[in-house]
Amino acid sequence: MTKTPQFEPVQPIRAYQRIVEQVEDQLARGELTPGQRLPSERELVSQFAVSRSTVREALRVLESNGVVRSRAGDPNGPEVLPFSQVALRKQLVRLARVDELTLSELIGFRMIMDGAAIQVASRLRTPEQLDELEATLVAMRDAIDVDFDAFSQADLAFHELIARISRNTLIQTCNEVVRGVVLGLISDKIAHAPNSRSLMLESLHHHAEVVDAIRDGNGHAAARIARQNMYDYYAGYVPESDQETLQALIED
Amino acid sequence: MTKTPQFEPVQPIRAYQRIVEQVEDQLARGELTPGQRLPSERELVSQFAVSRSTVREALRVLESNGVVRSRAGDPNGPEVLPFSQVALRKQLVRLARVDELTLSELIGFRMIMDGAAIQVASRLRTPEQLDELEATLVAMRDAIDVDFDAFSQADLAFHELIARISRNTLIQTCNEVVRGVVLGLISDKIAHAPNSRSLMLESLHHHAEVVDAIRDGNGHAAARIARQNMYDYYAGYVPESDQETLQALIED
DNA sequence: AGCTGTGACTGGTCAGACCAGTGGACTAGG
DNA sequence: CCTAGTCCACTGGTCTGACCAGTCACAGCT
Repeated sequence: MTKTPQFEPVQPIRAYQRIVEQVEDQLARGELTPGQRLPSERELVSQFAVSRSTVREALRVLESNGVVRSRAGDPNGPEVLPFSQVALRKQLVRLARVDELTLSELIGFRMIMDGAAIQVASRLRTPEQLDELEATLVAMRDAIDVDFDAFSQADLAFHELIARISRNTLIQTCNEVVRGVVLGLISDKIAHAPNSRSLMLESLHHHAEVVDAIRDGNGHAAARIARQNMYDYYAGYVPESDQETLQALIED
Repeated sequence: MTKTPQFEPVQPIRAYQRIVEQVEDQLARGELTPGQRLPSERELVSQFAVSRSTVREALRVLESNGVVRSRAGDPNGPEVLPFSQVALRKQLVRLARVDELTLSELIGFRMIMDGAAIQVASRLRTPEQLDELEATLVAMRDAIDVDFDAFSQADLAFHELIARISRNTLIQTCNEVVRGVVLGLISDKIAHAPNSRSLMLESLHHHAEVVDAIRDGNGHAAARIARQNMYDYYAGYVPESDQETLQALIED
């Protein structure tokens, strides 16, 4: 079976795209690191041998991707930014808004990631980290008396700590991003729920159970409790048809 | 406790940003749907009452976010694209490249996601989908005789099917992206490994075991085998110090 | 009817201009 | 000598107007 010669449709590469590529490549190779500055637009014009509008279009793309930031008048030129989750979150929010991504998918994702992180953390945690975990519990209890925002913040601290202990920043990042998206979708409903306080108390209780299981080194149980907790916390906001799918995630 | 008045730093909103917002808002409200066309750049110039360069910068941002696509000469104007995850994937790839994720983090992530997807899939799969899974196994076996690329492709098909059965496109997307990054990092080493063929055979064997467990509805076992498989497959490429962390992921 | 050539549009790029903002250098005051 | 204030060169943001190459719809030919 001989292959007939195959040609792919040739598509024009725009000048500004090649500029974007060059910058991103330098960034990937480490020749460009966060904090560094790009030459000024006019300087780039001569370096790339294109017009200023082309340079600017490239910069706009890079900027919208969170790679650089331009500030009017800054004599040092555009700044190369450290990676941030905002661009990632932006894309997730976009998908979620158009129902390409359902709330239950997001929550399911979190149940998995958070559970796994807790499971690993329970195996790798040091005694000091266990103390830290218990400190976050205290912070959560205190935050209940303030407002939902404060509680949410304390909850975030807890999960950040878990992720750090589990030594996997990818899990941590994904968790935070998805968490932000979920909260953005339903935080108003939660905050205005009549039983907001009891929900927070229950959540705190579950977190304490998780920490207990971690202390015992029972990662299996800790993860299960965490998933159950998250399910209880959010299940009311997802359609019934999806609840079954999420329940399948709880069990081990 | 009264709150002192808090002010946030005011940052200039660029003209092109407001254009982007307007377009995205119309899209979120459904007044603009995929397949529709935007007015031509010159028409947008008069509608937004800005210069063409400003309109173009806005279009470049929208284009890099996967919202629209401009084609030179198209009299119908820029096309509004259907929502896709390519932009999300782009950000994830960037995260993986920039954030200096270690290979073990990536693999750990995949062990978790793939295991979870398999677990859910074993609960939700229909008999027809089970047949499909077994078909992918046959395809994998056939691919072994071709080359590593073909096998890799068949493996991808397997995991894609799993993700579809588990009804969570977010898991699927993350899985694919991370898989791509991992393969990009070490595919050459695998392909040139002296025992490449035996590795593929072993991988196939493990996949078959997974399908067996799924058939029995034993999601727990299926997930464990999957994680074990992935660990065996990749463990040789991660530093010994990280292997322990990954091993912690295998157990339940 | 089917094909073809044409032309009025499109987007891609360029050149040059103006303005408001920034920050470092310079200067006046301690 | 050090600090506080001024200033200006340069920045990015935006505008105008121009040219080219690509695309598509349509008129006119076969």
